[in-house]
Amino acid sequence: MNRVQNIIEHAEQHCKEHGARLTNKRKHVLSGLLASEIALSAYELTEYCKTEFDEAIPAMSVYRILEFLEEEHLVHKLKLANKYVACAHITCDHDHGVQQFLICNECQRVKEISIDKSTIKKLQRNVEDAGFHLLSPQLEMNCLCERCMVSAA
Amino acid sequence: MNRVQNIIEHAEQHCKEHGARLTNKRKHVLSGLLASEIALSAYELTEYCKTEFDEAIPAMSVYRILEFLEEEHLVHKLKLANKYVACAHITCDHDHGVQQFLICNECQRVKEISIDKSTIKKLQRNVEDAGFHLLSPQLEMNCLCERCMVSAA
DNA sequence: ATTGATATGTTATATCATAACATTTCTTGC
DNA sequence: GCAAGAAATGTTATGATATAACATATCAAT
Repeated sequence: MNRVQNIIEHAEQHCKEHGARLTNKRKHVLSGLLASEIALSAYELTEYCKTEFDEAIPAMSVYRILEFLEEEHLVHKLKLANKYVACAHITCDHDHGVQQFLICNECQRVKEISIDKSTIKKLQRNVEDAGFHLLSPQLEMNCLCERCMVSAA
Repeated sequence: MNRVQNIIEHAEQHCKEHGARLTNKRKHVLSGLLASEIALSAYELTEYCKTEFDEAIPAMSVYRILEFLEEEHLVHKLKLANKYVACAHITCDHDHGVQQFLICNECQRVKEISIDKSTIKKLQRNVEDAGFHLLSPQLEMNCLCERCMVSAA
């Protein structure tokens, strides 16, 4: 079984555990994100399903499916890019805390990392000192990935 | 002279110093942002100019004006909100380093803060360790402002 | 006053996203 | 198996943000 299928199985199991249904269309959208190295838009995902599975899922449905997948913590929405990525930890059974997203401005490649707790704490304190409350330390950062750094040089 | 006019004067001086022109329309757009407590979209700014100055600046022009104001470091674009804010440091003559933006998810109020250098350094190291390069530590963070925290409680 | 540069206007269109309502598919109790 | 309700998906329309391409107007310097 290949990597994507394996993750899909995990995801399906995860959904079943609380009575959610990972339908075929939802699987297809998720597998589009899993197969992609870069973040994708809802419209790009309809394209993917069309070419890969010959299945015409309208954009409206893709948005709903993405919403479902987000609620299941299988997908993250990147507000900075208005695009979506699969969660990098679907097959981890342990809780994996809050993630940060490094988004390559050139190629949309995304890396999901964990910034150490103390740094996050300090950040949070800075924010509180300013009288604001950080809703979620799930930061998104404008970056360049390794490949694009090399090709830019 | 009121606060907004005072800042506009500073901005004009700043532009003049390197031969850039702060035209009336540019002033109007900038003053819209200066007068606002919250981040505004380009379309909201055309509205503002229409009602406040009875001047119909088409959205296309507002985008160009915002681009100009960004290049002059008079305005920041918030990618997280797809909106714009005036720089909080137009009247400071000293260099004020890299800023972070706290965006209230409820009311779009924005606070521009400076996170201490050591925290930024640590963040940057985390990113580099992941093989990415932080393009700019100008973070944007989803927050709740004081007022909205109170009214939510 | 002319000319070239800069700024702004106009029109069309791309892209991301949601609202409202209709239809299909699934599930569950009978 | 089937009826009824719930869940998922389809359809249509539209809103919001943004950019491209080209036309016109305004400014600045000679």
